[in-house]
Amino acid sequence: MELVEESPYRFRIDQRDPMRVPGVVFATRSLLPDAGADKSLEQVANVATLPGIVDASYAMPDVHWGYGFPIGGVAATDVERDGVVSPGGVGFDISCGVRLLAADLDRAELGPRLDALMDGLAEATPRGMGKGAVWHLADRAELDGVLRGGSRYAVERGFGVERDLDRCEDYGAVDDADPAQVSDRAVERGARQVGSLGSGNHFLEVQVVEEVYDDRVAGVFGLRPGQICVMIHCGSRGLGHQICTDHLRGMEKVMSRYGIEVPDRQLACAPVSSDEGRAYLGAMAAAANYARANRQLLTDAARRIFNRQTGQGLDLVYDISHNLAKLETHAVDGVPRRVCVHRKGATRALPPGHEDLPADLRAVGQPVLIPGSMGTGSYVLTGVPGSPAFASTCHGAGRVRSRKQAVKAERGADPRRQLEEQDIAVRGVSRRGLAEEMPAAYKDVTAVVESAEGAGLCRKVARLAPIGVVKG
DNA sequence: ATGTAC
Repeated sequence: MELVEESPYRFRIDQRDPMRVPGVVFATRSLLPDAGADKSLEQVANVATLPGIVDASYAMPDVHWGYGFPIGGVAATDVERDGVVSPGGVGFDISCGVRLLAADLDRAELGPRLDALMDGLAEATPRGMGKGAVWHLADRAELDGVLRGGSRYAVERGFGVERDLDRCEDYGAVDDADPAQVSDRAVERGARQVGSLGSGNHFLEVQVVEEVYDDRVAGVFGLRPGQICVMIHCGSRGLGHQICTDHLRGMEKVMSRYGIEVPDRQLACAPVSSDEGRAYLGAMAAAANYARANRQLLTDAARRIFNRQTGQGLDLVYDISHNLAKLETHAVDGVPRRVCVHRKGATRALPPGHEDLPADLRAVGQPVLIPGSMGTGSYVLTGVPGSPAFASTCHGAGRVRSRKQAVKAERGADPRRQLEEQDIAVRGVSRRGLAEEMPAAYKDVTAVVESAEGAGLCRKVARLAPIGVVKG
């Protein structure tokens, strides 16, 4: 794959048949994926062939190989010009995302209570493959409430406070969820998992604000140096996975009817305005709401434990997804267009002044939450004016080793002990789960974030260091 | 990511 270095932190893949637009990769040379083991740059070029794509097929500095689209990919299609929506551009874990909670408590004040706090959080956080959930739904009507209402429904049912919703993307729910497009099988899988972490790179961490880069913005976000926070990273579990599977299959069947050809079968798609496109977007929105309710329920559980152990509450800083497609208005060649922005392993980063931000955040921009790899620290960023890539930035460290390779690399090592030696309390489920997520399997999140900042996609606000990790 | 395979 031929890359042209356009400027620091920005490479271009020139447009050539059948690409409709160029590819753009925001990264340093050392962050670029290894072409031998990772086909993500070919995927960037493949995405550039999608009908209706505008501007460019973008990759964030944490780009790596995914299903159809790369993880770390951003692409927008023009809705009124036969633009398509592609489930592979969102990913299997629909609306996987991050929520950050801040306590009015410093590390020193928490003191030796950390261990008891971790025990409580571990006990209160259902996690691991398919196991348990905070909420046992009474019937399909309750699940429909989750699918339509997201965090709003969870708060209505007593799992949170009104203020939480001001600090959620879309105020806790997207409006266009269509539960009728969610299969019985997806419902069956989802009904037992509302309020559960899952496994893989999902986690709940107790963190400390280690460094603040912008006092004013951090202050508006409710963050200060030394402060204790809780970060929750999880998604839509089996429900989102099943929805992605169902709708990929449905689109594969009808693509030829719309005259769509793609260079990779995994890029199955349909026009946004087609029956299949609308059906997927309705189901995807339902999964998006499910993931938000999921994080709201885990928040409620964490708050109860936190209050019991410390007497303190946890204020929501923000909740943001990094696997989602959204209909948004962006300037394309200087003209406002309605586009379907796919962000897969990429985070929306609204600039200061954006009308979709709540009044108290509008002056500083949207909080962007970047979970690091296990044990290495996470970042809080904010959007910047005039950024490229449809107001998007990176989403995390980005894998460089497959899960299998990661386990192999940890052969003979004790992942849990390695974390404890860094003074990080660990509450895991399996050794394998920890081994798969060791930092050696990931890019350096600091290098990723600095590249994203260097490329003009966002600005650093604070860095958080983990002191305790609960994992599936 | 995921009842780690329909």
